[in-house]
Amino acid sequence: MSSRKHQGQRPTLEAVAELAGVGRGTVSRVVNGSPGVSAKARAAVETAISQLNYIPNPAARSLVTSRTDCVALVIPESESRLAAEPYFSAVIRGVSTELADTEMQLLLILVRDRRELDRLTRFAAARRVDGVLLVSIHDDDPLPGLLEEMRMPTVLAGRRSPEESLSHVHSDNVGGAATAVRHLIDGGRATIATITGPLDMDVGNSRLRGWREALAERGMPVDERLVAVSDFTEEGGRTAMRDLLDRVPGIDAVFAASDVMAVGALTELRERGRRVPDDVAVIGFDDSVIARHTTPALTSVRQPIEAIGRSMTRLLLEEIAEPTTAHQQLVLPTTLIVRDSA
Amino acid sequence: MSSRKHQGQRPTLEAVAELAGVGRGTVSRVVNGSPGVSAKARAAVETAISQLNYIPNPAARSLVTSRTDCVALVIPESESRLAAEPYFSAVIRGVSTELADTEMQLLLILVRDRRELDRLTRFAAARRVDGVLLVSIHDDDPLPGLLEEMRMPTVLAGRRSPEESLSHVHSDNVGGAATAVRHLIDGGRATIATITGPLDMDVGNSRLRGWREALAERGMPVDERLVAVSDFTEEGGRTAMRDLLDRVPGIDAVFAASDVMAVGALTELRERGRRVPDDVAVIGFDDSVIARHTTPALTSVRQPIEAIGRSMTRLLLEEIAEPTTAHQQLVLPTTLIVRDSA
DNA sequence: AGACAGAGTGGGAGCGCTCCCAGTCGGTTG
DNA sequence: CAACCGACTGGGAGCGCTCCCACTCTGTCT
Repeated sequence: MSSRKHQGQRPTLEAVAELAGVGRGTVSRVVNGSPGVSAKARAAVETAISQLNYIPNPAARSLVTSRTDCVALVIPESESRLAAEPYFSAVIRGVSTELADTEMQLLLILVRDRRELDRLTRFAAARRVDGVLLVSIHDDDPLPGLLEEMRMPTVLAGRRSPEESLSHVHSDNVGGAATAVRHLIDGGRATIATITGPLDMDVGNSRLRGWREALAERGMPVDERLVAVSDFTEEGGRTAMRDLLDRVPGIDAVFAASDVMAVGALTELRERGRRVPDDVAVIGFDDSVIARHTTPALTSVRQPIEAIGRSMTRLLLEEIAEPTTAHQQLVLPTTLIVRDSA
Repeated sequence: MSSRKHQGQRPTLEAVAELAGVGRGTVSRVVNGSPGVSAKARAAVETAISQLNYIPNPAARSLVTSRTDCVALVIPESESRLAAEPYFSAVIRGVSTELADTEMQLLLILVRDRRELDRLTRFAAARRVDGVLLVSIHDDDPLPGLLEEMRMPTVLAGRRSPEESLSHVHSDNVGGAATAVRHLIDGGRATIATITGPLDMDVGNSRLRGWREALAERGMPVDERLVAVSDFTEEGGRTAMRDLLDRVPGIDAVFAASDVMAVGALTELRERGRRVPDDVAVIGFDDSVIARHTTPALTSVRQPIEAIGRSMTRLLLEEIAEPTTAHQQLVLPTTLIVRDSA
């Protein structure tokens, strides 16, 4: 009855049990920290484990528990935004930090086209992860609904609409935008334009709403010609600025819904010979690295992106552990970082 | 003998076999595209599969094949460089692109401290991935050796030393640096300093060597006081520039081994009232987004980072498929992008 | 003294797949 | 006409684990 294991192989539970002189069940209990193991048995098993350098086979475990100990972070990158935006890096850092205390691993999934979307769908249907984090949500995004249908624990950064049914985390976009606009008003600006993000995204809408609310609150007229809808890209920001200036030459301030777009606006203003902040004040959103390096340095609304990543992960882990918990929502505060552009 | 499967469950191979009226083996052969299945049987199986919406259970498959269909991208981020550097984003994009045609998934692992290193080691020992991509290699990094020992297919971005034994991909750091320095010489610069990366990294050394070689090649003296060793951070670049200027006030050009450090240098130069490029020319390395947004716009050596990610992945996939293949090495070309700073 | 908890334990069953080996069944061949 | 061959097929065995049930001990209570 002695062992005749292939020596090249990794040791199995069985091998540990044999060496420790106990049964498989006991080893399993020790490995998983289950109660009901005598101190003596536990010690014997632990010795055997470290002696054999035993590491459980995750596939075997996964087969029976149907857990994978993996979560996916899904980034739709159709607009090649991963290139320019430190946003995603920051989220990744946050997620990874929160996961570090766990045995969970992070799967990164970039979804750029239809094909990759299908791939992700199959992937989720195969239950290759225990949960999914979704960033950069568009209103008509099919993914959240799909995941909800297959009962996959999911947390969104942002939301499809103000009455989002899934758990989600986002920063106070309305408040942040309003603060920026108020700062412009307080600086004596009278004609404050805004360059928005895509309006099929809640963050685009909310930041626009912040602009509206701040103006209304101070009794300033809300002229729709001062709204240029854009797309979070530098080129888009520049084009928007151009349109704005053509439409209303007297503009003396712009609130852009992202730093990247603000940079585009800055370029256009320079080209037209408008001085910043003397002629036109500019405020961005995100407080990304780039904000410190523009000329003049960009005033911007900081949102705690890394914290968003951490919070999302925390919510997701809770939801995985306790799938019955009601969906939660978290709003994180923003801060206005004043530099030279406004 | 009819089926009495729990209806909430996902369908299994067995269920498909039953519905198609064939054996498990045949279904397995169809799913895996093995030859030796009659057209009739294949059709029946395919119908059954789409009817039941069957998706193979990866854990079960993994248990018997001991493949995981996952590769890990490991990023040591001790210096919090992920924050500032689009480098990592670009690598991720490249890797992801190359993986898109495969059924392989990407696991992202940030290693920031000792604890996370241990976690990664356990992870690799548990064979939770089929292969590993490693970026930002330091000479004394224990990880490559560890992975080599456990026979884990591995590809490095960069190398531990010029006689690296593992497969690796890197750009022509020596050549790129030399080109930059030659450009400075051609521009009439006489006292050309350099701000290096960490010298325990091959990329740091190689770029420094490029500086040396270009000077030597043009018969210019190589003054060691013109070398400031730094660390790829903005603050480090600034400090290095300060030291350089204190040591040799007559400097009229600097080659920085990364854009981020070049930005730091630019800041210091501005502070000291040295005009760029009039008094001092500056060239960076990487051609990252930031280079276009500094004032003046930064001349920089572009390296094809996304292509590096793609190449690494290609090599890794080959090595996974054919573990016996000799380790390969790939060097990718660089290009000097001339802007306003030199 | 006998009955009975309760703690601790061993090991069977089974997760869903792949691998492989014996078949089966037509169609050739000598 | 028998022997044989190749193409195709079914299903047993087994991957390494967890789950759970039955069992063995102690010690305790009546």
